[in-house]
Amino acid sequence: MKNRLVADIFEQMAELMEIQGESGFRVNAYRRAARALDSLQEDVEVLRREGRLTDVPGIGESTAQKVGEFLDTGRVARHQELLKKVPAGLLELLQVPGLGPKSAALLYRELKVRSVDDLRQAIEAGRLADLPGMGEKKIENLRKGLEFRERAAGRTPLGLADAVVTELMAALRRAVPKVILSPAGSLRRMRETVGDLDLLAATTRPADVLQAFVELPQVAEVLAHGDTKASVRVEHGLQVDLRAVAPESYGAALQYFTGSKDHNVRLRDRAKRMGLKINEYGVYRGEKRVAGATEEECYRALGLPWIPPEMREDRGEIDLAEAGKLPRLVELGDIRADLHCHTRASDGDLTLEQLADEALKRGYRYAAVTDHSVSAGYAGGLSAERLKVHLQAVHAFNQKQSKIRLLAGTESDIRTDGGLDYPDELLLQLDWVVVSIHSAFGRDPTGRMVKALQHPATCMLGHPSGRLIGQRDAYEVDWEALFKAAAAAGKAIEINAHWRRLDLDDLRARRARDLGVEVAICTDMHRADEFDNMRFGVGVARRAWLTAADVLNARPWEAFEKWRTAMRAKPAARRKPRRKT
DNA sequence: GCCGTTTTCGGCCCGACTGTTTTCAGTCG
Repeated sequence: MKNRLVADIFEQMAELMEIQGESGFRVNAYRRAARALDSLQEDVEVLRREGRLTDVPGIGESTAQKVGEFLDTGRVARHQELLKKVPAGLLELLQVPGLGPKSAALLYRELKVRSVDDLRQAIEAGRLADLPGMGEKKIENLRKGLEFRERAAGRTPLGLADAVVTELMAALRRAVPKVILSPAGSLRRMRETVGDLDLLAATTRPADVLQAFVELPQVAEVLAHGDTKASVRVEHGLQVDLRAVAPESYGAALQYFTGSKDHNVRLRDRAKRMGLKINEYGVYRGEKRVAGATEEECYRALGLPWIPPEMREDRGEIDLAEAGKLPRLVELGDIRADLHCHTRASDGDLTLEQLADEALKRGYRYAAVTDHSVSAGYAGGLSAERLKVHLQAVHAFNQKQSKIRLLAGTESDIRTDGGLDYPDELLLQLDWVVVSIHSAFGRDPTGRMVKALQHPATCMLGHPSGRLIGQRDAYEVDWEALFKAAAAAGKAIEINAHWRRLDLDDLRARRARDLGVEVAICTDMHRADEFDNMRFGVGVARRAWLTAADVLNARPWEAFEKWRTAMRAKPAARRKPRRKT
């Protein structure tokens, strides 16, 4: 699929046009087109072939024509023209906090600054001071922005941001006991990475709360401190914004700062059509506030039920809400098992007993023991002989207690030929077989995963994209082919709940579900505390609009066991033939 | 450049904060 490629070009065109000083509305139109393409479920080439490009909201005649141009020639003439006028290095200047398109254009025009390096030199040589509107503090801010950019390149993974926000909220509550606090922004929407952290406080004494906030020991630097808002940088370089609002505006503010921006733009538009105005202080009819204290009443004022934060991405949730068809999204409390767990037998920390205890603490009724296989030598993968012993130990454990059911399993490497790591008769003796790629990512991952899914012993595909957020990109996978193969074979695919993986991601999890694939949310835990990553996986599932019924390990043991037995018994010959793609 | 309960032209979300300004531009979310 070339959706992402075209989206990237449109996004870049928007930035280039912004530097050129083109109409903000046109710039926004390109941004919107880029987002539309990026979150499109269908292949842009198919849409184009069928003449349906302009059916996509945000794609009009002009952008559709440019999509076609890219698909035919691999480039977009207008994009090339823009690149000729604006050096590409200016685009990275926009990544420097505090530096926007106007300043980038000014720096280029007046000082011939074409890159981040040029900017650094210009600052050091004191050349910025000659520019209009460039005072001492602005220059100092740019210097700090450059430093930050070097230290923290980009966004923070959800799991790290979550830990920071939990600590900050606890500290602020100790300092100001009565304050009501909530995370907002992309963290509350459970996006896989977070740019800045947004915190919201409901209080009748905003000045006190903001003062206490900027004085927290975790704060490394205060970036801004006003009457209603303060921004700080904490140790790890992460920026945290705190907004303080009156209790009667708390719901409106929570809604407003949770976003997403696109969701809010749409709500605002809706409010306007209803003769209302919505901002961070409430929903207004004329001067009169008609809602604001809770999110529920704000949505209700707009004729909508409350929409879960994870759905607020302008992917059709408002229409769904209006029609009264919002799904009841899966919740952490619905999860009854973890189907991907490591023990001390390979590279985990826990014994079987400890694993069972930790699972019970989280309310689980069953769990799969899936230690690494032979090929994973680096992770203490089990030989066939050791696996047999391990299998006996799990069965023995089940015999002696009845509080939780452990499934004897493995996480088998998918070898380069698509084969699994143990003899078939041993694999078939296991209750639960997870298959995953751990090496040779470049060697036909799709073909290998499809073949592994078709193995009669296989139950679930683990971390199917192989990405490590912020560290390693996903391997090249033909997702449609993979999902269709999994659906045809009746096998499950994992949403790996570790915050470094979160893989399947939200859009792919939704697509998998739509194609009839069983989806399971598993932590791949190696230590006791990693069980708690489950909430991040549930966040992805909620972003994918999954209900409890869509999640394999949200089923009670009996229902799960029924599914598992049927799946294992399904003879290869009676499976639906896989469509060639 | 897109789009339509404002419908083929004329809007397009809106407020806070900072810094360099004396009334506002730029940036951010």
